[in-house]
Order: sequence, then C-alpha cells, then structure tokens
Amino acid sequence: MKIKKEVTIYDLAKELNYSPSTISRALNNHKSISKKTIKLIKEAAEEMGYRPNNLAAGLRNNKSNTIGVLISRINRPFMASLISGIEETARKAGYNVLISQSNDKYENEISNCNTLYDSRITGLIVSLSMETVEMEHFQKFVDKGIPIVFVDRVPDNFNSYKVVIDNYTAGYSATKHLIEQGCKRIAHFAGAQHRNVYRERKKGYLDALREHGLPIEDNLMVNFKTLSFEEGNKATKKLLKSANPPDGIFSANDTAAVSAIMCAKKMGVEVPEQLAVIGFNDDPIASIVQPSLSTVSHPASKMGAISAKRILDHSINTYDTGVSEVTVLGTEIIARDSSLKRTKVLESE
Amino acid sequence: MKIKKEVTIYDLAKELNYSPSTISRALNNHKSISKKTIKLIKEAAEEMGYRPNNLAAGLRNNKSNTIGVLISRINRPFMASLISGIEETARKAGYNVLISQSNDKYENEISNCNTLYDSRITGLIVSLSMETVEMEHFQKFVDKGIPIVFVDRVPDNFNSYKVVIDNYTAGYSATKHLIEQGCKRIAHFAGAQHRNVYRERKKGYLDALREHGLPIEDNLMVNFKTLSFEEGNKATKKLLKSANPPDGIFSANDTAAVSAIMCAKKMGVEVPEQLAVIGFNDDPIASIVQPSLSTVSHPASKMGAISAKRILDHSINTYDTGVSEVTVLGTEIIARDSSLKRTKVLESE
DNA sequence: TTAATTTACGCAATCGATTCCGTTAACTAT
DNA sequence: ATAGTTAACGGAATCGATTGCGTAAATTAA
Repeated sequence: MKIKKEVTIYDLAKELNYSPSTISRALNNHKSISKKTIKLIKEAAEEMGYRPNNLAAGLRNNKSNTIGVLISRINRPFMASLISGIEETARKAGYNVLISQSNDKYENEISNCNTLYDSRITGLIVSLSMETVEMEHFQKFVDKGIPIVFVDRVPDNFNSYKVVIDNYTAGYSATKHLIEQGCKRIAHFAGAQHRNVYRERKKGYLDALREHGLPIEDNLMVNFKTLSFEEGNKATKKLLKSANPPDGIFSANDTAAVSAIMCAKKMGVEVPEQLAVIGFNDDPIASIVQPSLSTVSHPASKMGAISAKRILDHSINTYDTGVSEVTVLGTEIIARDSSLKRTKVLESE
Repeated sequence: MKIKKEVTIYDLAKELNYSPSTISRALNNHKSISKKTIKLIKEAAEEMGYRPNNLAAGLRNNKSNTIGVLISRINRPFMASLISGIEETARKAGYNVLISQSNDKYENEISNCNTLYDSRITGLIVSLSMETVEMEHFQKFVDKGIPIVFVDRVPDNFNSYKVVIDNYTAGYSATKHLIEQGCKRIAHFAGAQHRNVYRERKKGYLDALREHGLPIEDNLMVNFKTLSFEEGNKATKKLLKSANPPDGIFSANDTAAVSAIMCAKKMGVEVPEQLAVIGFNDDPIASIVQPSLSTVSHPASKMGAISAKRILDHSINTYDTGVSEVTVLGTEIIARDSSLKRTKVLESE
C-alpha cells in the first residue's frame, strides 16, 4: 500500500517562503513572530495536514511530555481510578501517559523503570510492588532531575514526592468505629508488613485497641500475603471456629472483608450482630455485598490528579534532593450495614 | 541541583576508540561486528551507565515502539483487564503502552487520536466512545500505514483489524438460558443501539424469543443510555410495577443487572423464583451480589493480548486497505443463582 | 535628522541513534 | 601469486523540531 509522506515544518517553510525557524516559532506562539504571520502559518499548517513530530521535539528538548506510571496491577479498582485521575490531569496539560505494571514483582519493576527512563519521561508516578525493598533503580531519575511521585505504597527510605492517605488515622478510626458499635474482640486482617500502608493501618488498629482498653491478641491478628478472597475465607473460617472467636474484623482491604462476610453467613454467624466487619478501599463490591460492607474510602482518582500535578508543577530549581514533599489526604469511614450493631438501619429510598 | 550528563553512544565511541556506527551496531547485535567487540562494547555500556535514547531512535526510524490505547474509561473492570492484557503482551515485546480515555466523548476521542498520532505510535488500539459515529479521525493512521485494532466497541463502516466477541450468540444464549429456566416473559435492558455490541446482543435476544415462540413486546425492551445502576433501578421498578411484569431480565451489562436484583429484592420480588436475571461481563460484583448473578463472561485480558499481537505482527506489506481482519472470541454463560429457577443450587464448599 | 530600539525574521548548530556507502585488512580459491 | 571474498569497521548524512545569535528594516526617541 501507498504510504503518505509526512508534512514537516520544512515543507511548510518551502510552501510559505519562510524559514523553518519562523514556522516553528509561529506554531509555538513565539512573541517575536507577528500575529499576522502566526495566523497565516497556522492556517496553512492546518490545511496541509501538518502534525508535529513529538519525537523530534522531544529529542531536541530532551524530554517527551510524557508521564510514566509504574504500578502493580491495572485491573484493581483503586489502581484503575488512580490512573484515570492521572490521565485526565496529564492530558489537559498536553501530556501523554505511559503505563506499566509490575505484577508485584521486583524484577519487573526494575525493568519497567529502565524502559520508562529510556523513553525520557518527564516524570514518574510509582506505587511500589509488594516485593520491592531496594530502591536503587529509581536513583537514575533523581540524578537526572526527573521528578518521582510515590503514591499509596511509598518507600520509607527514599526522599521524593509522596502522595498518601493517612493510613494510621484510617486504621484507628475504622477500629474505633467497631469499638463504638460495641465490639469487644476485634480481629485484624493485615497486609504485608513491609509495606508501610499496611503497617500504618495495623498501628492505628493497635492504638485504638489500647486506648479503649481492649485486648491485643496475636491470634486475632492475621498476616496476609495478598489479602485475596481465598486467604480471607480461610482466615475467617479459622477465626470463627476458634475457642474464643472475635466479634469484629477490621480488614486491610475490601476483598478480604467481603470474603469474611460471605464466609460468616455461610457458617451461620450473623453479620453484623455476631460479627461486625469493616474493610478498606470502598471497592464497588462493598456496596453490593449483603449486608453492605462498611469501609474506608480513598480519594483514588484525586490522588492520581495530585500526583500528576506534582510532576507538571515540578520545577528543576525547586527540587532539592534530600527533601520529601508529602501530600497526605484524608479518608472517610463509610458506615454501612456490616458494622452497625446497635441501630437497625433503614434501607434508603 | 546538579544534573548528571547523559551517556550517549558518542561517549562510548570516544571512550573505546570506536566509531558511533560501530557502537550502535554492536548494541543491536549487528552481524558485521565481531563477537569480541560486541561483548566489549556492551560491557562498557553497562558499566558507564549507558541507556538508549528512545526518542532519538524513534525519530530516526520514524516510529516509537509504542502502542497507543484509546478507550472510553479506564476504571471499568472490562477496560482495566483489557489494558492489562495489552500491556503485558506489549512489554514482553519491548513496547510501551500509551493510554488515553475519551470518557465517551467524541470530541475527546478526536483530540486523543491526534495526540497519539503526534507521538508516532506503532499502532493504535481503540474501543469507540459511546458518541462516535464519524470515523475520519482515524484515516490519517491508515494513510500512514499505522495499524488500528478496534476492540469490543467496533465500527461498522471502517475496514481494519477488529477483535470482538460474538455478541449475537452471547445474547441468544443468555436469553435461551432464561427460557430454559422456564421464563415466559423476558425483558431486555439494551445498551445504546448505535453501538454494534448492544445491537447484536439485542438481536440475539429477539431471535431467541422468536425461535421459542415467546412474545416480543416493546414495553419489555428498555433502551438504556449508559446502563448505569440508577438507570437499572428505575427501569426495574417500572417493569415490576407494570400490569404484566416480566419473569426474567437479560441485561446488557452487570451493573444494571445487579441493580435489578437489588431493586427486586427491595420490592419483595423473589430472585430467581419470580424474576430470573442474567447480566453481561462477569464483573466482580456479579459473584458478590446475592443471589449471585448469572452472566456472560468476556475474555477481556485475552482480547487485549490479541489486539496487541495484531499490532506487533502487523507487516506493512500484508496490510491491505479495504479488508477487515476480524477475530471473534467466544463467550461463556456463567450460570449462578440469579437465574436458576428449577434446581436449587447447593452452595459450593 | 540621526542614533537607539524594537520588530520580525533567517542561519546553522544541536539533540542521539541509525544506516547507506565505502574502505582496509585478512583470508580463500585457483 | 593474484584476483576475488569476506570480515570488521568508519564517515557522514539523516530524521524533524528547537534556539542562540545575528541582521535588516521599521519605529521611536532625542
């Protein structure tokens, strides 16, 4: 098949009897080009079907107007919303978004990091993989003055921009919510403890118990690997069959929380009467399960938007190695049926 | 802060006393460079921290090893899985993935199209926006020999690669499934009829009714705009309050189907006994709602993988304008509790 | 009226990798 | 031993946009 030739600024220059410099400047609204000329050139460009070559511009400027995103998995409600927020903000500013998923593997994270670097991204937004501990693969970005924004699953030992929620307070509030509902023995489904988000949530849980004089028992705290449905199911069954079962569960995510509800129901344990449950994330399934799941809501899309803005606003001058600029967003306890022990809630509508 | 200088093939050339040509060829395993030299150069490159500049290579080759993705919204389970499949396949082949969402607006689709074009993507994967009718904004890709793969929401009037599921058969089977369960008056929640996916599902529904001698009634077919939860709620209420309510609903997506289940329960209509429901997509909520939602499952991630492969395998020589290469994938009826009228299903496990 | 600006543009180098042509030296065949 | 190959590499143009520097003409200031 026949391939149409690309129209370049040189073609425009020849056609309009201007130099390529003038064409370039006109298209970028440079002030030293007269209004008339700009109008003329832009109209001709439009008519001739000119389209800028981002690769050429990027090469010259050594950046690509592209934001790189490095996350664990796309098909999780939180991540999808995060990306959605990033994409919207980036595109409004004329930026592209490159995505890559690590599938929670350290190795993939490194390799994706390199690929993104090779593409001369303007900035990088990262949510760490489950496995990641070492952080050297991010150093080259710092060395080059390329901003990195860590979101949600952030490192402890690396100075950079960070956008997080207040996991400690969220964990504290969720637990306190259960206590206020009358729970006396509250279990916790904890995520991998080397990831600060899960560690903070657990801290909040522990402090809430302490401050309210409730027992802290090792066998009420289950350390999950992935907080999957299956893991949740197994853990719930074990807890409920134990000699002294809990009357409340604070799960570090909704998936495991939902599995707890379903498992309890199957075992004839009433939720919330005998077992109150609160999750984390406010995934779509939370409002669908019955009884509907109380949870902690994230402003996921907003976190994405803020992260993107961090990159866009980043000026090389204000970037000082050794300083972390952390944005902490608030969360909200969504009290649904799965935790409301005292009052029977009327169905809305 | 101090910015580290980039290491280029020229730096390597100077350091190793080779020409840039040789460095370039060595890094690409060109056959006319000796094994020894290749090894030497690669090791030096590694040690000096050389990283290729994709922009420069892209400019020279006039392509960027990047696949562009243009969809309506990322934060939908189907779309997220689709992208996930694309990303995995692309990355394995050393390609990057650029994403952009139209939010179902025609205008955004055009503008995103242009931005992706300007980035010299190797190929484009598209799921059309709800609004899109005209297709000229894709023409420039065809003119340039850049392959386009339409996925799921594909056009009727544009020749290109297409990856779809057999919506007609799926619609037919879903309806037939309800009929086999004893339904006599089956309603249909239909999506926007100018999008072929929804049109096909409806066709399948109609043919199934016809072939089984069931009544086709206009007031049993609801045309939705977005198949949202709210729309589904409203439609269900209206249907169930009508003089002659349906005993089955085939919804073109799960969201509306779930809303139907919840609405029915609230109104005291038993599911599936009085109202059987089957949805479409097999979203996570489908297995969480109670009774669990029967549905039609998509191989979303696989569709993404196939689409990406189409781009990767595309050779300019084999691309013939005027021909559509369509890949049709099968679907599967997932029979859960919401549609099983006859037999009471034992809870698994 | 003349010097000092300002306006509006052109020249040419530059970004980094690729690749079409060579070229030299070593090697093989007859 | 000489022509013919092959192996291994170098020179330099090229991709398209950007930009520091330079300049001629037009305008303003004194």
